[in-house]
Amino acid sequence: MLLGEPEAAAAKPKPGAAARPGLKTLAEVPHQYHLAATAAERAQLIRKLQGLDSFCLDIETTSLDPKAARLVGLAFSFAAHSGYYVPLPPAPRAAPVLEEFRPVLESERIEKVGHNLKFDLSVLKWQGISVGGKLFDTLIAHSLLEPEMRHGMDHLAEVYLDYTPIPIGRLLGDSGAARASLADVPVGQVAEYAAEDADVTWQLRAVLEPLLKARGQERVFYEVEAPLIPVLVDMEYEGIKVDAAALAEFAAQLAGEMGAAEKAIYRLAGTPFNLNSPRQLGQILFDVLKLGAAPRKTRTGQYATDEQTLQALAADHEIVRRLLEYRAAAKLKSTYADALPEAIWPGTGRVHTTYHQVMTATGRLSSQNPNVQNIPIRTERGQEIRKAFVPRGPEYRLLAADYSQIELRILAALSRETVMLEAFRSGADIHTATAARVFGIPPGEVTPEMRRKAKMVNFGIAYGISAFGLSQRLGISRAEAGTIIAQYFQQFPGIRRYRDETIARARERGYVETVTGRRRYLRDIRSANDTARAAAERNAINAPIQGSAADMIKLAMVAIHRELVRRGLRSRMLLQVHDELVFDLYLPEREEVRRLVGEIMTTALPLEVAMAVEMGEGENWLAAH
DNA sequence: GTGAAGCACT
DNA sequence: CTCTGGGTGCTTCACC
Repeated sequence: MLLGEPEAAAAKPKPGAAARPGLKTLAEVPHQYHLAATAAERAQLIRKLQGLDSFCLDIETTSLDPKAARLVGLAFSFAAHSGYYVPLPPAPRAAPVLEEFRPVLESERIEKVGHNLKFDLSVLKWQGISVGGKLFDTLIAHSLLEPEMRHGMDHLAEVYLDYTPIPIGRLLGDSGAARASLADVPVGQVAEYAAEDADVTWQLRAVLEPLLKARGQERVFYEVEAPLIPVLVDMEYEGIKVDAAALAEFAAQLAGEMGAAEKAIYRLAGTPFNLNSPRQLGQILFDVLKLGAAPRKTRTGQYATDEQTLQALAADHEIVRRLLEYRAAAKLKSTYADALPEAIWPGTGRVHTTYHQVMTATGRLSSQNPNVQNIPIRTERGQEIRKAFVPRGPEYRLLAADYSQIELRILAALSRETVMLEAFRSGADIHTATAARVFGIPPGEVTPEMRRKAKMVNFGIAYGISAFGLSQRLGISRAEAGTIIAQYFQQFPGIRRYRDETIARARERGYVETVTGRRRYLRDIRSANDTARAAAERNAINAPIQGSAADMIKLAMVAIHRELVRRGLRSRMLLQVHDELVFDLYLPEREEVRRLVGEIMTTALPLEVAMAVEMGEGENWLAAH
């Protein structure tokens, strides 16, 4: 069935239609959108799809959460200004219709094009369909091409196609609460909207593909980001088991401690107040109790009450010590002990995070709902949270595989700094070796204090350190910090050269890039504002290092996932925390999985420096370290 | 709903 | 003399 012919160009714009001049809409552009609602129409469409090397896929659902989403329909396009929409009946009658499309969706031969394919693939995965074939994602392509711009499909259509798609608001209404579900919109309207989205995405691909080539970003797109999509789909789908009972018990303990601290604080303050309000707290500490000599203020004029400020006062004032106790307990309780059990999906009893693949400036992943990349590890109490992440069953353990010194090794490789490369080659402790150089003594005479300083310098260098920053973190004078940094650059001349050359190149081109071609644009690199320019220069140094580390672990994830699937293993990759991968390890596969994870992580992105990986396993995430 | 402050991780 | 390490997400307060 052919959908509505183009309306007269003079037609009155409907509410929600774009009023932007010079941009075309569906009404003015000839198009052939088809509704495939009957079994015969679907069969004909599927025969067409079977004969293709590539098609665009766009699904319509009732929810933006793949776990909760019900499928409303499937849209396809494989030629500009042409598209198909397949409405799906409500469950359970949707299943047999979806089943008709399984062969084309799961086909490894047919490439799938889409905008934010991770969502479409996730929804289909929860419906039992594992989409196969190469992927071209226009959201990811554009994020790599123009990281600073917006990446919404409607926006891209306007910029690259001079076209305004039907806004979803026209179908669902604009206000948040009363917003309708796509399931309740007449099928004809959904069909036009969905077929248009698939059509637009198909057209966008044709525009973006040559741009990737022109900017030298084919490697990062085709080898890193596109193959990573189905890997993240599977990791999110797997989730991880969290011991809710243990967290509830810990939460109760924390509540007790918070109550005791609260009582003590009110007594010492002479009055109750809202402990969670930095403003009220600042007034009590600095106006009422007059602690400290010259209270620091934040840039909005409030008293600073951050941990560093409070630590400086803690030795002299019990109320401050109790406040720090309260803060630590409150953070653990609200952010982790209370929140994680609520994040457990009832259908699986597991926690399913969402990874964002290209949201960060450097190429790292981010994780949300819940964030599994900031689970505590540093403090003893925080470790209780990590203990609650457990293997899926009795025949399993958690396996954690960490890159050792990934950023420092990458810095050594990018800078070709011979002394540092040799230190890594020899297997020496890198911070001790650094301390020996910086302080001009044999490695055997390096004290723990000297090593601590060298370690902080090593971390700081990758971030574009300043003497002030180092002095703050080490609790030493600015002069001493300056001397250490000067010594460092003298002993590692390659790193100074790398820093200078990277900043110079960034100034010429306006961007820096990673080994695979991931770019970070630095608009302030030529700024006359010293502070802004200094920040851009730090980013110029850091972005290739942090970004290449992200490239490396993403490549490793793709290869590990491929190998787990190819070998039919039951172990599963679950989490990524920037330089660490966490697995449900099926114990009969123990040796095989440890070997392949270690081998792939160390070789995924060959550089002039060897990579080292540390592995541990245990009955929980803490024990796996 | 939005921005700030604070803090968890790497 | 001034500013002052990269990258995230979540919770809470305070205000719109």
